[in-house]
Amino acid sequence: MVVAAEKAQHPSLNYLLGALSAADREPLLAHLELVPLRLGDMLYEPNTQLQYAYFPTSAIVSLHYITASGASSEISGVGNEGMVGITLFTGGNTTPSSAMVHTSGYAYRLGRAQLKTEFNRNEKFQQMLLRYIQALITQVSQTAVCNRHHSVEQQLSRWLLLMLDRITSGEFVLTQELVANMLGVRRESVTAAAASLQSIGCISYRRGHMSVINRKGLEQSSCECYAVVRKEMQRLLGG
Amino acid sequence: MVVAAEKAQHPSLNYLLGALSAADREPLLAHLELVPLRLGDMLYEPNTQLQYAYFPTSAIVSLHYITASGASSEISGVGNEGMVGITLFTGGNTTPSSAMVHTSGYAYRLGRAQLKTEFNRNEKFQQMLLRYIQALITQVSQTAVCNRHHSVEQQLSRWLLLMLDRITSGEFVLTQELVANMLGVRRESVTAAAASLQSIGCISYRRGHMSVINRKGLEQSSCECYAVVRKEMQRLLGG
DNA sequence: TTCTCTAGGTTCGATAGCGTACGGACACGG
DNA sequence: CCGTGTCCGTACGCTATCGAACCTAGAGAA
Repeated sequence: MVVAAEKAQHPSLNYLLGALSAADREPLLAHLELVPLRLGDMLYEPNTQLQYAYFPTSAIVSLHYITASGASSEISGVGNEGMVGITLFTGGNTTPSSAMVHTSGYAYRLGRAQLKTEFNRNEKFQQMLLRYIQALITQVSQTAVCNRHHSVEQQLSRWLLLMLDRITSGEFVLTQELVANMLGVRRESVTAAAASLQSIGCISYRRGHMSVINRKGLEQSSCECYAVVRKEMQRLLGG
Repeated sequence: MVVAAEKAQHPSLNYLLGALSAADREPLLAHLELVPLRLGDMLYEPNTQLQYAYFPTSAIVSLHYITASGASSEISGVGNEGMVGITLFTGGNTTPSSAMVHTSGYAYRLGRAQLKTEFNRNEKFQQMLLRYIQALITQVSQTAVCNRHHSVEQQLSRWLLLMLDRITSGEFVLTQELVANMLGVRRESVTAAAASLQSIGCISYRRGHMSVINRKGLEQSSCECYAVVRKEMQRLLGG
């Protein structure tokens, strides 16, 4: 896959950075570094010290946990609405989870020290990061609820909708196997759910690709979890 | 159930408050108010403005979400290791979840305005709250993972162990119905799991009560999730 | 063009947990 | 002491999802 052109990138494409006034953003700019993120890149691994915070513009990252028996499941996704590396300012520095890029694209990264300095110095920046944490907690909570109570088809719908809000194109480059790892279910269950969603005209897919055709329909196939997360993100981050 | 004697309470029984030096805790004391919390009390409801943060000493609170169809499941528990009401300093003020007391006891509460003021003014206090947020995220994440991959018996074990870390006695006053609501499963599933745990000598129970007999055994019956959460709590909060 | 690899389709039996229903027993109040 | 309500035990069929195995076809490389 071809990542979006570098010249088209700008920090303000990320919500958290974009929400800052020019004056508040100014001191950050010198420290922000544009980096390409590619499918499969690990931004951090369990219990290892992170050196940078990442603010995605077009890339999408999955925060997930891998169980002792090797099963995985996504805890939250992070796209241009958020950041990867909250442990840098909460003070824990590491987490039991990992962060993997599952949609190639760009992100701005900020060194540990700069992040901490700005968090303490820049009131508006701190406010955005704290609000993002709350949005993140909502996402993780809703993942927990969804895992407990909703069907694979509902979960797939929710997941696709959340993805859709983070990209511009409307087509995803991903395999069903990847989606299965994100949801923490078997690949066959994803095949079945995707086939069902395709049969009712919500999505269409081919080898390694999925596109949303009928967004409204997908919202109806989804459980309430999507709406809850979306509403909270808009409320908290002003999206 | 009789709650612990009021005179035996002290703010330092709560980890977050206890971790502060006397000097750092001093400015808070005048604003902390000891309140009894009773089974069933709602500390907040979905999308309503919270007026106080609660720092439990002996009470235990459940942060949970109730789905559109009426099913519920716990997102995280909060006992003397944490606080209820993080939205007061993250800035969102409300959440889609609710907080219900499921073990009677005491908590210290702190008004909205005082919390915010202290968060901004008291560096050590801010640090503790931020670390607690990270511990909370770990708990919620692990709930999500556990809901996806582990059996009811494993989840019950995990839940009992987390409870055990928050109380002094070793016996819980709760019904299987309550536990079922916490885990988001049927009451019958809890009956079966509890019977199984009792048959292998890990717990014993009678109408409205449960006690842990063999803690080691319970840890073996549990999934890794308990250990992950416990380890992170100790690391982050210095328990 | 052909080869090869990887993604996706299909099937089978097994099983954990659900929904519903009902019966029994403990505990507290009158 | 008895009655009543709450809590727990048990049972039955049902469904979603799992686990494993095997097949087909698209897409890129040689």
